[in-house]
Amino acid sequence: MENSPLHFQLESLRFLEATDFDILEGLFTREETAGSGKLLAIEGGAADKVMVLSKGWALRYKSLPDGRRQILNFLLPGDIVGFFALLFKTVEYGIETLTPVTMNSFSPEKLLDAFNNAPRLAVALSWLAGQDERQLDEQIVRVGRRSATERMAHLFVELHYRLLQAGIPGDEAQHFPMKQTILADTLGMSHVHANRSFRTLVREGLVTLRDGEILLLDPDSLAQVAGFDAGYLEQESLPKATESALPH
Amino acid sequence: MENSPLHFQLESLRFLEATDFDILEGLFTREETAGSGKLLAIEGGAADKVMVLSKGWALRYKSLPDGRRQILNFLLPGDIVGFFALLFKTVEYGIETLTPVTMNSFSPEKLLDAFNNAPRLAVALSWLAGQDERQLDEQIVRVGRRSATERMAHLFVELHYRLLQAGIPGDEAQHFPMKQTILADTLGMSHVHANRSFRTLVREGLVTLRDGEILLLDPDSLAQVAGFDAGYLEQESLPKATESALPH
DNA sequence: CGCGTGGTTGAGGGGATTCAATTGAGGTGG
DNA sequence: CCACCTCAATTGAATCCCCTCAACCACGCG
Repeated sequence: MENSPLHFQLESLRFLEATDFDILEGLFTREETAGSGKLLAIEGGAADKVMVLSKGWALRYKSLPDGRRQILNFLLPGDIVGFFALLFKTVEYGIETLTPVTMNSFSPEKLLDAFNNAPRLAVALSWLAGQDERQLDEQIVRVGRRSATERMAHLFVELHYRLLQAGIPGDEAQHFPMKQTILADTLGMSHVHANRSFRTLVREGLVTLRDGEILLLDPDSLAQVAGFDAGYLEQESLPKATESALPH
Repeated sequence: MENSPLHFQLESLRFLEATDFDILEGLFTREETAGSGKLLAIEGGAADKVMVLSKGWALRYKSLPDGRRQILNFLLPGDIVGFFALLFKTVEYGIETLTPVTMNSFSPEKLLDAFNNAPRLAVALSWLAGQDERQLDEQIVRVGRRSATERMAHLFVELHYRLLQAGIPGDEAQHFPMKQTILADTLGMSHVHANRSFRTLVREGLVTLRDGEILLLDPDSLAQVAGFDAGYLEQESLPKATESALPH
């Protein structure tokens, strides 16, 4: 647990104390696992818990009645899943595992308790939710205003960056366990065009396909191609005004 | 204040008590106004407060170095602006008013205070943030997986629906004070194509241009064209499990 | 009354889509 | 051990949606 991606991320915030981490431990129920290709949430269903992914990949998506599907974001180790879901009667999105995953969950009671009794922890969890929202913003820009190749390169760099931030070792953080259809549904294009865009990146030696996984060969050049600006992923300590407004 | 759009929305939640509303009042500093076309936040700047819009329209956007711009969402009366911004050193988006606006703001201290001392209010504000995130999700679907005309119709219906939810009278909720360039930057298309899509909707009698504003003529048919499903905007009371976990 | 902003439309080109066909890697059952 | 099936990747061809360039108009304003 001490080495979990969540811990790793929260420590980079540098303002949680040992007691906060203890409380965090206490929040979790037992660890759960799920195989790959499993549904962790279905569109229109109800949420009864909040989860934290500690291992594996999943994705969050919405689908249209005619079968079109849009992937909203990727869920990586250390990510909170369904932070707001407890506040709504139905979940509007689906969640599907891309690999086998392990996760912890906490119940509504425990979570609300923590918000009342551990303000610093509450801020830390909100901060994670805020990170999430920043990533959604960037996904909108990506899909709305970037060309197909840019989109793909940009997504690759983001995923790589996020994996590193979760404490995943560098080489593992360059392997992405996704099919090209997933890419297409993420980037808002057809799978045929996803393949063509992918191939151009391959031709330029930036990326390749190995053992059914996508492998980044040159993250720096990819960032170049993508016009990637990591600002929205930066994990800094809290601004002073907020920091000083916190109890303790 | 009692008739403000924020109040109107929170009351539809049906679980805040009179004392919560009192505390909410206490959070606000004086009311502020700004003219149209003014910047309320600049990309890369710092946030020092959270705002609630009580009148007027604004928009939140990100821009790329080469001048491309993507509008992330519209800010309407009753919306919270920058809920998470206090947790980050820099704001990654810009905010620009579309019309003259009036708003209230609260400081970090007051907001954090409220989260510690008024759990039900904290949940209500989080719920608003959750609403926001649902809208971002839908914006991703809109831009990623809908055709140009669908996109536009869908946006129109969402805005109409949200205005009604904010307590704006029906006829006023059909007037949108935006130029077609704004539409283009929201929907991820060129302004020329935004115009062509718009003209298509005009030809079908669903919408028109009046006094420099967009005027909805037939929201129901627009919803039809858009394949609009209001699920993601539904304002229901909290799920039971969460409700019962709340103090009091 | 000249200028800027916003809307509108035509023409031409290019990026992306759909339809289709082929290949290869696994997995399964006989 | 191989025929057979499925899933994923790949590529060609035709088409179409959307983009850029460009021109023109309407309107409001200093």
